[in-house]
Amino acid sequence: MSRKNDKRNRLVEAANDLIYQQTFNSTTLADIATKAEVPLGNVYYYFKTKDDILKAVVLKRSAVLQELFTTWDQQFAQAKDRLRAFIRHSIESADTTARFGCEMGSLCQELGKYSGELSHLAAELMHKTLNWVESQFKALGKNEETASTLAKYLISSMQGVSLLTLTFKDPSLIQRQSKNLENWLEAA
Amino acid sequence: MSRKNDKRNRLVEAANDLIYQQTFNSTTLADIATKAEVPLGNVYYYFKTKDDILKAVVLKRSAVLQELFTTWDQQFAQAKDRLRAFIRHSIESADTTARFGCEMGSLCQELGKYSGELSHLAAELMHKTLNWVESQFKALGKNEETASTLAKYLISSMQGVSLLTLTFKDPSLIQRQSKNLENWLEAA
DNA sequence: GTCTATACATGGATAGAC
DNA sequence: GTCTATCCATGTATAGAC
Repeated sequence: MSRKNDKRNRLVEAANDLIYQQTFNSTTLADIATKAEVPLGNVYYYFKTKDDILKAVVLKRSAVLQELFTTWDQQFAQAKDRLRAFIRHSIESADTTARFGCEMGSLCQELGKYSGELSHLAAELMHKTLNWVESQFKALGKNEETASTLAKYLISSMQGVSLLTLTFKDPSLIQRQSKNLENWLEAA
Repeated sequence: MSRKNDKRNRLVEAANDLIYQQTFNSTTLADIATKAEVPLGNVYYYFKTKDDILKAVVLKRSAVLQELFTTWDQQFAQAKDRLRAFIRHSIESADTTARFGCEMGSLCQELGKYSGELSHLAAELMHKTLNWVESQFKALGKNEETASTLAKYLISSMQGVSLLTLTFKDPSLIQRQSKNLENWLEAA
């Protein structure tokens, strides 16, 4: 990988973290450049605008998500085990969720208020996630409509608890809920 | 009410709407002043800082919430009917939720990432809501712990669906979920 | 490809006339 | 109490030397 891509990657990585920890709107190009150890003016060689950085960040997140899903698909033969891995994954990030919220959820919340192109960006991440969960429920023998309903239920449950976790700075909320969702999954 | 309070109220009202529709961070004092039809410089006679406006907005929202709860407490003798009113209330705002998210939820999401005093501001609104719902479950004969669990479940469900509603710009998500929650409430 | 210097707009906040 | 003018910091983006 060329040095050029290395710098670009550092910028995307830094932007990803800062956007998560602060919100996109309040993250400045100076913040990103500093964290990536790239001079401010040089940022514009890699990205025409701040929005372009956001797009790159979302693309990156989408790829990370895809990788995660693919891993679980390969690692577990049973759809229930995959969904369990998905639920347990949220436990691992309980502490950071208590500090900054859900990475995907908070971006959807922020960009959802925008009008225009950026508005749909984060929605694609949510859509991807929803689709994967839905396909797992279909693999469990649920019909199209039921699978869709269950997927929305699971995702919205996790998103709701993530918000409470952030609001009250209490990671145990996610931990307890995950247990409940695992039981719910067993019965579903 | 004096003319002074009238102007102040207009500012708080305008700030409330704009903070909801845009986020606190991206709402400027000029925005607020314009919407309230108050000259920019005059804003500082009523509020020392932008943060102070936010505090006033949260206080106002807290009062509105209190009024809502008091109304339901008086209007319905049965706790189940009160909770039903609470659930149905979210249906009424489904369309605006699809555009801007949940008023309380989006503020909690944004301020939750802050450090310092502002971080706890929105949490108080959530806390107030949680407490009221919890007390209704207690009135239904649930013990302290069960009531707390059920309250968190109800609130987080609604918050999660609000986020999906915003993300996919689909008010019907709230409508369907509300039906489900009413059924759940019947069985609880 | 890289980086410094800087243009230009915006936003929070203040001074001070009325 | 009210409002205009303005200060000053910050933020996005560009020009142009290296």
